[in-house]
Amino acid sequence: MDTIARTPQQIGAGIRRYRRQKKFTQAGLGEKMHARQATVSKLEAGAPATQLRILMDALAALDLELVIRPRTKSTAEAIEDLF
Amino acid sequence: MDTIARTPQQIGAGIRRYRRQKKFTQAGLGEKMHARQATVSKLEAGAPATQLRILMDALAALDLELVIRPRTKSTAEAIEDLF
DNA sequence: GCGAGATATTCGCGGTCGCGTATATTGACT
DNA sequence: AGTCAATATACGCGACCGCGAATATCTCGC
Repeated sequence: MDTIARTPQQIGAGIRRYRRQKKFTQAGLGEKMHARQATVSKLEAGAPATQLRILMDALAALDLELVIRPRTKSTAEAIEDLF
Repeated sequence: MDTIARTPQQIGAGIRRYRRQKKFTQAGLGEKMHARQATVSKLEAGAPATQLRILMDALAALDLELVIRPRTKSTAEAIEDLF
């Protein structure tokens, strides 16, 4: 299932979901992407000042990619994504 | 056309494309997202230490959204993206 | 309810962000 | 060529990154 993200929190949640799917631990993912477990934790928590490099490294380590596209759903529907 | 991004540079290029499509200037976009023109410039250039907040603000200002999904193409093909 | 693994959080450090402000440099158009 | 808008780059500043290393807290299965 693809993940739509409009906030850093949603990005973090998506990363976490895919990581667990692949049965990785934060420490394990951290090793793959040359970052610390603490850094992965902050990324998944949606820290808004996380650096782009960290995100892209995580995506690469999980074999994911990003798609940028015009917003599809209404603002109302987007609220559901929070749950 | 949706934009696939695996590097900060590709993200920046995507942002730039959508910004121009909407006939925005860097300064104009900056005002919408409460950032300076110089910051938008660095984002579009693909500075890897750009903060996630900046990216999401830009996407929101351009009415775009992010999708996280498994990589579609082969790893071999991904190498070409570097050039 | 224990214990072990996973995750969250802290300290000091060097680095770089984005900010305000200001100035190059580039690009498009006449 | 000349002009002006658009973009790129620079300086000092305060803030916060990710780092190493370590610790605290949470979450399971048993």
